[in-house]
Amino acid sequence: MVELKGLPGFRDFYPEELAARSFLLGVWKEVARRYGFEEYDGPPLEPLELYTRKSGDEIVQQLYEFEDKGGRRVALRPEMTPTLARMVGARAPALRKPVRWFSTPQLFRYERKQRGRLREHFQLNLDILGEVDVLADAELLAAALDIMRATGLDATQVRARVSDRRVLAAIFRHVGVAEETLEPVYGVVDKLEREPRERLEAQLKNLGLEPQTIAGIFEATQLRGIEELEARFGGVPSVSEGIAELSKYLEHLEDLGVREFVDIDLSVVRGLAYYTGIVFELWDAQRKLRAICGGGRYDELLQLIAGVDMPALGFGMGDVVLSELLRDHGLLPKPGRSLDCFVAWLGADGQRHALRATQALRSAGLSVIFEFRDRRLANQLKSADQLGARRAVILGPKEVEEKQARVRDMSTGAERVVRFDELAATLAAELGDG
RNA sequence: GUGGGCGUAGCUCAGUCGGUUAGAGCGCCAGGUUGUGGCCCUGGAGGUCGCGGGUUCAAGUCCCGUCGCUCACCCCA
Repeated sequence: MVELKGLPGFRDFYPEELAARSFLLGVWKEVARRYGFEEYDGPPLEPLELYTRKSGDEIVQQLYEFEDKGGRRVALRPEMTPTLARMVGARAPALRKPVRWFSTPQLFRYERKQRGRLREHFQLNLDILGEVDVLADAELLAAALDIMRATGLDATQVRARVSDRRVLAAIFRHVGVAEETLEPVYGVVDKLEREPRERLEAQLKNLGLEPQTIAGIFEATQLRGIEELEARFGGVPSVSEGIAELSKYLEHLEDLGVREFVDIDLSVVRGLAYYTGIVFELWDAQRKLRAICGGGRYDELLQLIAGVDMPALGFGMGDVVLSELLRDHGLLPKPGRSLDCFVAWLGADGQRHALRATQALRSAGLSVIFEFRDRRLANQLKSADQLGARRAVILGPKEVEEKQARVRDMSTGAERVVRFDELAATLAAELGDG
């Protein structure tokens, strides 16, 4: 018989792994709540066109895409933003602006799996729609960084790299890049860290750029911090405008208490074509992993998807890379289960009393497991220990005779007896949440 | 799609020059005298050595093929 495995790039979540995932999704939802975002969701399966319209047909090879029984071309969602754009677009006039929504969809992509990149993942999407002020950009990044903090990561472990497509565009135009060449240049800049400079220079040359233009591009992308940017390009009017906004942005981040995480880094452009303004990525400080999170402003996407003119910005944060980083830093919750009571029993009458005690304790809201088999008390207590029980309730011939249960505190070993008719109320008061 | 690495117990792995009944640790189950967990000791269950073929008196070990996993590239949430 052939062993039946799961599909490549799809995960089985054993309890310990699901605990880590739940922890992470819990942090996401908690911080989103603190920032006043509302949760929404959409269908996991969408018309293929929702994705091809924005990105062109070549994206199809990266999609889980097929024809359904009704002959429709459909795809498992690879990202949430188009669905969000459609949903918001459809009710745009009625929604109070700015819209602050978040979702934690499971997303799918058809591509070979590798470290930090599977065919399926969960991703927090947090978006603000209907606000042009750079305050919204700062609010968005602050939320992403507060999530880092809430998981226990600090500014020595995670960095936010911030760039601005308008500033980059202004600089690139200034050094001689033609309007229609901007996108391909972004594509080259995006590879800055992954490929040798000579290869990138060759690629830029192939785009028909002059040597001094190429030099200018490299110079710009090596700038770090607002001061360097100001010193080098502050004199260019179209650039200084963007610098002023970036300065405001950083000031807001200072006031929102997350400035220590943030670096200006013009080599960040983001892969997706729809970004229009400030963009950012979150990275582990050592840059050993992939980006933890990426996002920015996409003011024209709603026009494209929904025919609605509405500025927007948002980010996506996946569970895979972030989980790896948290594991590296020992920040995932410790494995192990917890249980309020384990009911142990001995003797012929013990079993029925154990069931009755269990039922009473469960009715009182406690989590309870009782022993299935008639076996030595030592092994029953060992089970209680393994199950993380806070109390063991022991029902043997003596206890049954006296109508009193023996209650053992599993952390201290202290024992006492409690009358059967008071057992549930007593333990519920002791162990219940409250 | 391209290239590298790796396939031995549930997990992490050892296995010498090819040699007889394939091992360890962890985990699991049980025992260590009558009803008391964590530590310790002992025992047990659990393996088609990924699969197929070849060489050989003899293959986990060498050769060929194949499948799978993995990392990287491409691309990118």
